[in-house]
Amino acid sequence: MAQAATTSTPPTSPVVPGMACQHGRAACADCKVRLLSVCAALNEQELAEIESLSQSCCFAPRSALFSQEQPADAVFNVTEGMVRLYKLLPDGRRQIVGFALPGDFLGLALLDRYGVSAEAVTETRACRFPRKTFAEYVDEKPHLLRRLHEFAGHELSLAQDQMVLLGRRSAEERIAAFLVGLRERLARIGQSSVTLSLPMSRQDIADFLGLTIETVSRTFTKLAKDKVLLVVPDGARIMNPERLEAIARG
Amino acid sequence: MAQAATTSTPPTSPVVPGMACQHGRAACADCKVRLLSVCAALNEQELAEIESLSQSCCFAPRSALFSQEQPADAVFNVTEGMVRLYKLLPDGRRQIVGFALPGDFLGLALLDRYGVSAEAVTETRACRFPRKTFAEYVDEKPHLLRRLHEFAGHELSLAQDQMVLLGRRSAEERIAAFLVGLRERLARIGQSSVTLSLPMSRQDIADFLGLTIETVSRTFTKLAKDKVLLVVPDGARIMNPERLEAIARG
DNA sequence: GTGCATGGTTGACCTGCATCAATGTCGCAG
DNA sequence: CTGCGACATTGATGCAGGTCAACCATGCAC
Repeated sequence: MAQAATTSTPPTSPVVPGMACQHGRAACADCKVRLLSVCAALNEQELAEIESLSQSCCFAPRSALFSQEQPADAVFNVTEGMVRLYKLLPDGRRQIVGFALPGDFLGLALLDRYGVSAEAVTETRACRFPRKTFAEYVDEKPHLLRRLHEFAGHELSLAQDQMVLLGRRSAEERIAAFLVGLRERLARIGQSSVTLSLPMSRQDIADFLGLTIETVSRTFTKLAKDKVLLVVPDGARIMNPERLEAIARG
Repeated sequence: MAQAATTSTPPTSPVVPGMACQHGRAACADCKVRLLSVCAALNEQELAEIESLSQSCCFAPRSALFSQEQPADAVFNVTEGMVRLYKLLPDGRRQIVGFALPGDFLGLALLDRYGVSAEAVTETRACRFPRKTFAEYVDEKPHLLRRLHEFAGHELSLAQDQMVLLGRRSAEERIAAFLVGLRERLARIGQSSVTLSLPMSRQDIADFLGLTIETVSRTFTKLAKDKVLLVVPDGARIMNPERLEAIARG
């Protein structure tokens, strides 16, 4: 369980090996609440209030935050690491519907049951808000609810973009769009670096893009041959951003 | 502009030919506001209030309710007919992200710009709420906002299901899931009938399922050969619901 | 009636990606 | 060190679904 961590962000706040824990454990006490995404809608006092509602918690790679169809008893705000969100078909086929990064909310729809399963990709930290407490707090703060609703709208928009990708685009376009999108998201949360880190496995990428690991691998190789990017262990160095973006937008 | 209408629901409230109009026109005066989906969250007085904020309006087949990237100046609640929601790629490839039926909301995210384009499939009626007015009203009714938020969560869930379909399922499974899903939605709004009406074109179905018209057509033929359904003009008669559902769930 | 446009079906063929299989690499256990 | 398991790459082959093309049915204009 405790092993040298392959962190998603080597330079910033490396995860200490052996800290893997579940919510409420003592080792989590120092996790900092970072309500990155909604803080704009809250003043200092409210931020402190909502912070007091949360428990910090950590997840080792591969551990589940929650599973599809489970009663949705908590909302999460990822503060560090990466989470994959996926659905399974009865025969085991998997579709990853998204990767959550620091600042992202999970379970925000406040529905009775989780619609997807969530699993830590890397060592991950998150704030956990018991759903009831969170819902009660939100119900008293319309401007916060309004902001959450805008968030949901934004997520829906991303899901629709992904539908275009899955329904109408070639393998190369999918890979390019994936890399460009990930780079933009990392940049937005201040994690841009020379090499784009790809902590998820080829299988994860394939299951996100509706491809197979072999096609993902071959496409990376092809893009490398075309001098668009350079595949490195756990990441990629984008050599020709313009070209990559051109492929990404179709 | 005015032509004999191919209605989505032949038996119930046929659309009178020649009534095609844009919002605000006199011919729309008799459109009834049906806030099917949210009315559970509103009492009689509130229902009257919100009704007074809306204009009824009609759309002829192929006419646009709004376009992607346009300023989102209105929210719509479809009351009759069918609307396709889609995104276009620069080269013209189209992905339909959903079909809106009576009771469905459009533009509910209350974002600044529409994320998709919306076009009437059949003669369509809708309630139009100016966005500013709607947003102001909603901001004063937290329980309504809460309900809208749940709605958005439900839509996100549907979008994720569609991602699974587009990323991981065969043509036959897509068609089956599409028919089963449509039948369930029609049943929920009381439009179930012996033959499932399919007012949208083959191209629409193809662009929704990430296929080509030829594959859609062939798959219908195959399902007909297998005695699962019977394709009729503008619709399908499901002969073997159990089998169809089995295919649909994978 | 003819001519034309639109939409759907069917067949023949092609190809992009999946499948199957072999091989390489790394990290870890013993 | 050897052996093993997880993961990635690469090649050979297959096939589901795309592409191209012919054809038919319907509806409308004239």
